[in-house]
This record gives sequence, C-alpha cells and structure tokens, in this order.
Amino acid sequence: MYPNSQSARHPAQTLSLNSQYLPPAYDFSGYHHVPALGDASTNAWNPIYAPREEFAYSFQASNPSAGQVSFTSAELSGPPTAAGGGSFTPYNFISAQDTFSPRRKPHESSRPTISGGKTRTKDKYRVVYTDHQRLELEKEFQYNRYITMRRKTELSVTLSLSERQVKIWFQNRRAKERKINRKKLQNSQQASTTTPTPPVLGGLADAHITSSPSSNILSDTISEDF
DNA sequence: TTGTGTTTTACGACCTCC
DNA sequence: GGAGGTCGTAAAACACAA
Repeated sequence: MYPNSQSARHPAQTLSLNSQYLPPAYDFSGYHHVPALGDASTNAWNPIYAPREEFAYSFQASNPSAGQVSFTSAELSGPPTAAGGGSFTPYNFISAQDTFSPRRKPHESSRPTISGGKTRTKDKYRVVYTDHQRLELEKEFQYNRYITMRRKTELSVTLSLSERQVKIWFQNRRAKERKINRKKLQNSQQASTTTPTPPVLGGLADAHITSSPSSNILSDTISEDF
C-alpha cells in the first residue's frame, strides 16, 4: 500500500529503527522444536533471501556449516540476572525444509465447521506452519517489524503462504511482542515498587512507554531490549 | 490419561491514512 | 473506499504437571 516507502504511517519506521534496531534475542520458545534430523546441514539459511545477509544485525549463525542457527531468548533464559540484561540462553533453532517433520504437524483432518455461529472461510480452522515457514517469517520480522508489500509477496511465494497469511502472521507477531513487552514492563514496575530504588525506571526503555495507542508501535519496538 | 495453561493461526470490529 | 493497523477473541495445537 505504500509503494514509495513503508514509512508513511508507522512512526517506528519513520525513525529509522530498522537501521538502528538490534533485534532482541528472539525466542522460538513456542515452537518447541525438536532437533531436525538428517539434512539440516543443507538448509541452514534459505539462500533465497540473499539480501538478508546485509542485515544490520546477525542472527548468530553459531554453526552455519551444521545448519544450526542460534537464536537467543530473553524469555527462555528467565529474568536477567543483572541489570545489564543478563545472559541469554541460546536456543539452537535448526531450520528445515518442508520435508522436515516437526513435532507439531499440520493436522490432516479438516474441521470444516465452527461451532458457535462463527464462520471460517477456510476448510480448516487453522493450519500449523512448518518450522521453516516460521523461521523465515521470524527472520523477516527481525529485519523489519512491518513487512513491505514487496517482501510480503516474496515471502508468500517462497513459503507457499498467501499474502494474507503473511500479513496476519506479522500482525500476530507484533501483538505477541507487545504482550511480552507489557509483561516485562509490569515486572519491572513491580520490582521498582518493591525495592527502594529511585523512581527512574531502568532496564527497559520505560521512557518510551506512553499510554497513547499511537505510540505503541514505537514504544514496543524500542523498549524491546533497551 | 487428563486437566489446565500457553502458544499459534485466523478472524471480526474498529480505526487511521491515502 | 480500500488496505493495513491494533485489539480482542475463538479454537486448534501443544506442553506439562498430577
């Protein structure tokens, strides 16, 4: 929708966060990934996205030759042990092709009807994305919280998803991030109220947190890991 | 095994922007 | 008016304790 630039509407983008943003150690905690078997070495990072190698940050391909990519997780590692943010526990996420058989498989049986009067346009209520699909989406998310139309089209093709699915995945992903940030903020506020520390909130970029809905994007994005 | 809590897709309602 | 944003929610998929 923004053929010229993606910055038309989102402050997070107008502030050039993409170039400054250091991705938080992103978790795949929900994926419950079972180590891939076999050909992980051949699919480390999907070479389709050559430009991704120009990321301002890295995904810490800890062992690219082995097809392992190390994501770090603030969530998995628990609360930071120090004000400096603590050490993250690396999470070895092994990328996979579609042949990879994750623990969580898309169910085969269709559930065409939804109870409660709700209507679903799909034959299935929802599908489960493969680890490969999620990995690539996550990579793109780390690169840019807001996907461009072009990238959306590219991803939809390469991941065999519809553009709508890609769009909604990003919406859900941002929602997840906001949720995490709220949790972090709550924790930090609780900690600040229970300890005799000065009212100045440290750790998270609380200064960026405002009650304005229009600033959520900005605050969420910035406060993620500062 | 089962109950429960969490995460992941998907959608509708509503809003903003062009 | 259309596209895409957030927010809230439904329900499947999943993890895990009892």
